[in-house]
Amino acid sequence: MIQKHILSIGGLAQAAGVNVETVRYYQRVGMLAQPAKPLHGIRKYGVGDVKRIRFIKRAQLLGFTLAEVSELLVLSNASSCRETQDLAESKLKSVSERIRDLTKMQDTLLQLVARCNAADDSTSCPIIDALVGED
Amino acid sequence: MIQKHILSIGGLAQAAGVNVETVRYYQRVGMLAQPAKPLHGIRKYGVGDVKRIRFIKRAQLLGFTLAEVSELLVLSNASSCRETQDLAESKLKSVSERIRDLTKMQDTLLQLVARCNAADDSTSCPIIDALVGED
DNA sequence: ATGAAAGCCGTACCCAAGTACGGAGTCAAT
DNA sequence: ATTGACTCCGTACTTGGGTACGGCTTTCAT
Repeated sequence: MIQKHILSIGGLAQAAGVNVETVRYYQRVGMLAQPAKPLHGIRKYGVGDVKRIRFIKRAQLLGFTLAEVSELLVLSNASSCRETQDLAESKLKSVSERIRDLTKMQDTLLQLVARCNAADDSTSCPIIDALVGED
Repeated sequence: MIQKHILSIGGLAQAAGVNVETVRYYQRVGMLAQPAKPLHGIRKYGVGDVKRIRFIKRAQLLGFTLAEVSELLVLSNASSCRETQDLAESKLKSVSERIRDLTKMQDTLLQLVARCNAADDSTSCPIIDALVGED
């Protein structure tokens, strides 16, 4: 199905492990070039496109939004390590913050569940009580 | 501004610490009752409404979506501790999973940033290299 | 009594990251 | 030559949790 260097959009999508619609979406938002089309023909894609999509997907796995990935793509051309590092560090910060928030939730949930297990009086639920508040 | 038990929608919003539009939104999605209106007059809200909104906001802070909060609100009437606990435990699970995912990202980002700091050769950026792949 | 501030109501818009739809054209195999 | 699969293209829809707009009425303070 995958001819060496000349892929259809479907072949590209398959090679990159994404949906065809996703490819088209990346084109719409300007993250992926749309190759010229031979006037009522079918557009052809190359290995560079596959790599680009893989780059995007890897960056997403690190928590970068598509807007940020777009920046990274620009930086990857300039190979500007300084700015790339800045981006990574600010992402690191927001990821860490998110982890802190979630850990607070986790702690609270753990406590509440534990309180449920401890409570024998079925007159009220400690979780509901906590949500109702009126401390 | 806040008369004892009869609040306008603005008073309610203020008392509960949310936007007026949020109150209207909760009504739209059926989480908050819309009090009867005296035919071309102004709807009146009570303390129960304030409590309900506070309940919603507390539950959100624990990571529950509004759909889940709706369930919790039903359960709070039934005071069904068993089901409430189930909900909390499944939320706990998803929160923990999210933390695990984010921690992986954090680790990777930390490594990459460290590699940037270690590298002196400005010919390439370790972060970009990692995203490009072709290991 | 008059003008600003709220309330009412329906509708539309925002973000992110796609997914879905539908009509038309094109390509390859049988 | 017809079927079936794929492409092209524009547009609209999805989820979640609201926010914003705009025209109209009602209420409150002066």
